[in-house]
Amino acid sequence: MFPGLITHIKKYVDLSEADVQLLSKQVELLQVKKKEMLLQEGQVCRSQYFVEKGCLRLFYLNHKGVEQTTQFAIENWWLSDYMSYDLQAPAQFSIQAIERSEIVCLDLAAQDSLVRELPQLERYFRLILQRAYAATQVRFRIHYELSKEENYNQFVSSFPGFVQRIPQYMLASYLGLTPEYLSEIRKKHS
Amino acid sequence: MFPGLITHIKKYVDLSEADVQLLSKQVELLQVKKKEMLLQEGQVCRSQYFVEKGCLRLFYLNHKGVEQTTQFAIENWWLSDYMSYDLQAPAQFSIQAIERSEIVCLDLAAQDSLVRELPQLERYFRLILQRAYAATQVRFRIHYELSKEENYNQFVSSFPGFVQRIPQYMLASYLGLTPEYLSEIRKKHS
DNA sequence: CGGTCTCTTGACGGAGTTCAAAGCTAGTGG
DNA sequence: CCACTAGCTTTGAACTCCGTCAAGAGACCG
Repeated sequence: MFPGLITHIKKYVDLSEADVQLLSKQVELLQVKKKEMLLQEGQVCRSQYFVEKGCLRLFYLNHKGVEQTTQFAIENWWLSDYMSYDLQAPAQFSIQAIERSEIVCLDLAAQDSLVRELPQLERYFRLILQRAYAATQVRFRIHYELSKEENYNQFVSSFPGFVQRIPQYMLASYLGLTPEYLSEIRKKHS
Repeated sequence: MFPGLITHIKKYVDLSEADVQLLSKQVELLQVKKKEMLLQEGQVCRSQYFVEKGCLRLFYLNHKGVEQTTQFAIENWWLSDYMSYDLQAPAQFSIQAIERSEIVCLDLAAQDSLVRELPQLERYFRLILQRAYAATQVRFRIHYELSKEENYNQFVSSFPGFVQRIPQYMLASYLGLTPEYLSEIRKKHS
């Protein structure tokens, strides 16, 4: 059903066959089409999403009405609007599939009973959140340190192949620059 | 010893008197002076730090040799170089007290045995990491959305009184602008 | 009170944005 | 499977926010 998630969990904690059965009852596998929305800004975010296959993005509508992408999630990453998920308050972000994707969906109530049934998952989620948080500390460092041009080059070499999977304007948005300027940078480096 | 931490934990999970005793054996209370360093860039980060009283900052030395502050931590916040802490690899950041502070220090091995003795702390750490991660998602949104000037105004009104506790140049650094430009902005708004 | 760190001021320069318009590409329906 | 169209990407010129540099004024600590 969702081999990626099982393998991922087993990297951090033990999981028996019986545990996998319990897990299967609490999560749902979604087949989503390109551009399909999993969460709309303003709604309450009821789930966390794990990418088995494909790619998601987190974005919001800025003051000019333009979509601003703030995060991508590829295979083996969890994504959610955590503030909305945590507080069950209206979301400040939308979540959308960039490609046709397979997504494991875990909602708040399910996660709650799941971590009670399988206490080692409490540990799993703690550890992956710690990793994710660590990654944002590094991301802030990069943001402060590099110029937009350097940031682009660093991104491209850090995630080879990924650039081909997403439209330029989304990458530009994520890197905090305009499509026009990104185009200029690309011209230089070719 | 550290009433702030106990109260903080009890907001998320139950904690008996006996539990508090166990906890006390695994953590250490540090009295640190203004400008005292808790972690030096390049060293392995062995602990997470909880601010009982005072204020810490996370920073690194940029390519020009200037200190770049990326995070502050005030009362009831945890702070660490999580990448270094997690992997026990050399830190990319330093941690320093901005004021005379009381800091609860929890190191990796202690945290490990602690969460085994008190499984509810596994949950506590998961929840506070989720909150912290949620906060960074919001912080990124602000970073993308606001101009430097707007960002400054937003920060001042979000944390009234805090601005007085730190030197201008640290705030400027955190907001990603120069002390000179911050000075100009402040002139406008007075 | 003296020296060092911090904050302010102003002139100048450049990285990156904005706007407008012309190519290009990919998804859609016939 | 092709043609059409909407949306994406590129180009270039003008502009602006903000950084850099240098110098002076203030503030804090020993």
